[in-house]
Amino acid sequence: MDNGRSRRPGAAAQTGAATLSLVAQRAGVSLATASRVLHGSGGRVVSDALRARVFAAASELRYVSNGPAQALARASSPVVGLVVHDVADPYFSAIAAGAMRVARAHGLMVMLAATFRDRDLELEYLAMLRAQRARGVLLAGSGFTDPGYTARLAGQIEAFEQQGGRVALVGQHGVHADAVLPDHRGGAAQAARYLWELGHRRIAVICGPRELETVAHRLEGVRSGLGCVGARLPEEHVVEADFTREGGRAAAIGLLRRIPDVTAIFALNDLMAAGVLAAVHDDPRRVVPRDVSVIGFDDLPHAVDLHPALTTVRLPLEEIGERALRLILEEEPGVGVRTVPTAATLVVRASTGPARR
Amino acid sequence: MDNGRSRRPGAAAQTGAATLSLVAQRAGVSLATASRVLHGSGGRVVSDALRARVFAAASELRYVSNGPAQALARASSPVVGLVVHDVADPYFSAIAAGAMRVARAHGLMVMLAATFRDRDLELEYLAMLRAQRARGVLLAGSGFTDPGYTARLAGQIEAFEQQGGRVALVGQHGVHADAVLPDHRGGAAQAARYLWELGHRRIAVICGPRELETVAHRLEGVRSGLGCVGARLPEEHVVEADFTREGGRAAAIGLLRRIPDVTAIFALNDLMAAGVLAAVHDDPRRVVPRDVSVIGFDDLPHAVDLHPALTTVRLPLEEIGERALRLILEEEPGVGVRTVPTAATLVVRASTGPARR
DNA sequence: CTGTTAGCGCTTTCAA
DNA sequence: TTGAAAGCGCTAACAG
Repeated sequence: MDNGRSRRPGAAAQTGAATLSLVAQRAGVSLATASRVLHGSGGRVVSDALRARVFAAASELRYVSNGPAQALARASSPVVGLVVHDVADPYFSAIAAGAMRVARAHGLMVMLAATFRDRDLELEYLAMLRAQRARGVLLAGSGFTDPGYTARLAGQIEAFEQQGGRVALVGQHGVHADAVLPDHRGGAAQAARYLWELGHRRIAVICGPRELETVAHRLEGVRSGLGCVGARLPEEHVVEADFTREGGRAAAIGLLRRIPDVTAIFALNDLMAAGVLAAVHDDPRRVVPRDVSVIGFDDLPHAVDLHPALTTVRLPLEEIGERALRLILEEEPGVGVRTVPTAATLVVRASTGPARR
Repeated sequence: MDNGRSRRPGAAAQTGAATLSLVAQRAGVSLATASRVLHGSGGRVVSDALRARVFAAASELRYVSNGPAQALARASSPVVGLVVHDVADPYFSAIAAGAMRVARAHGLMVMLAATFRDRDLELEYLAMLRAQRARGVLLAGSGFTDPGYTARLAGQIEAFEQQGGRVALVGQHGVHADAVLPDHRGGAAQAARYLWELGHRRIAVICGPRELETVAHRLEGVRSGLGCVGARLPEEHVVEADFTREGGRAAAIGLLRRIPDVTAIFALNDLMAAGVLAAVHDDPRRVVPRDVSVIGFDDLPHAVDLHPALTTVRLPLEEIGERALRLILEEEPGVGVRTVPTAATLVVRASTGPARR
């Protein structure tokens, strides 16, 4: 039971962990044969007798291959990176769920990184993922609109691809790469027009940080939707806040105080919309949708449980995650940058109604 | 610009990716020196001149170290595994968020695995994580109560630890390992007693799969809480369903039809409670909490936005994730199995009220 | 079908 | 301080 290993250069402490050569030795075959049996790609080229002996030895020793060693030898590892802003945000966990399903189907592990909207951290994680030789990386967090960041991001992406890794984005990020593109503009435009058609003439928008691409696009959508009907969105009807429930709540309170006669509030995501709803609830003089209509964006799972049930713009988040990861895994030869436009659809529930005259 | 590499055995395709020796060469130093500069642990032992040259070369080449190679040489890799049932479930994404924060603080990457309550898949992921030489693994999903599974799990855990990895659990899982133990029993007992004190005498429980440890413990809690006041929970007042919103909704509809005079429903998680609330909403003859009180468990972020705001039992989920990961990373010498009991606290909101006579 | 062997890129001992 | 060199565990030519 002596594995006869002594401390030699480069040989770091290794308590347990059977190695392939141990398995081979135990099975009475060569290292190569053991490797072929255990990791051989498809076509069986080893006799059943040896094959069986190797399997037996491996399971006796509870052998699992050494991933890093394999990755080194094969110059490729079975992992993909997934970069989000925040896992606890249901928007991202839905995308993550979709991506993980696909990863699972391909036998890949997922390395998850949460950036909390910190650009430097995002770049740093990208480098770490590159170091780990991830096969690909999915940037699911919204991009930022500032050019400095965009340039640095493009650099990291280029480095990643140069190394043979693939990159897919959700959203444009201002860079040239495969991407799933949710139709933020179209969805927001549709919602804005819908409010207009309900008779709303004083519409306010509560948005997240404008430096986020998602926010910028949704805002543009509102403007263009309103533009279609000859209306416009006055700048003072736009309130910027944290892209969270609390952000939405605080912004709504301020807004309602500042412009008491708004008849509709468009929160640029459902989290904020939940906050808006809470704020209006706490306002004894207003009821949704009688006095003010509220509309959100994303259609998170719990939008339907808000009170009143939230009218919102639905994005097929899990599908977006799936599609994006597929962009990484299912390479199409010769095709340039691929793009998957994804529709956003208005879901009318109970938080919107005709404008009060 | 010729790196003079030819195709040799074991040398898989490697498009780009500068190597350390390239950096060393470019900086005019030895491989060892470059390694010391770039990855040297603390104490600077390289002259400033060389140091600077190495850094320059590395950044020109956009060098990042090869993680797998490093892991192989060091016999340790900077990753921890996180195993959950489902990332899209806010319960798990909250735990994940906490764990990831700690991982970040320690400079570690997180490999995320979602099992969807599939025991075999869980074991399989554990093996994959072992193969990846993860430094530790956090099993955040509830354990299962069946002995067969428990034995196999114990085997995997043992193998993992034998290899020098650390394992931490959320919940007991029937195995002997470091764990954060949320007080499911205590929380459920408290909630049950609270309902009793409100005058409820016909209390029903809608629970998830009983094979889940979490469910079993919460159910025991209800029983013991009721036991304290000399009452008991009739078996026909317990309905088992999917641990989801839809499960809760369907179960509530059936329950209300079968036992129309229940005055309180305890859903064993908030997801189910949301479903229960929806079911009661759709029932024209009942209003919460006037006719039936509803209580949940977990205190997910959106519990407060349900209608009426959900009374529930709060578990500090992010903290649980943090603590569990810390159990992995902050080894205490000589201590045996460590355990972090975590309190659950009742949060009274608007979905519960005095029982209707 | 099976075995031998030369690496994959990095760490670390040992000697200079 | 610095460098040379021996591995870490595995893959994949290549030769039998």
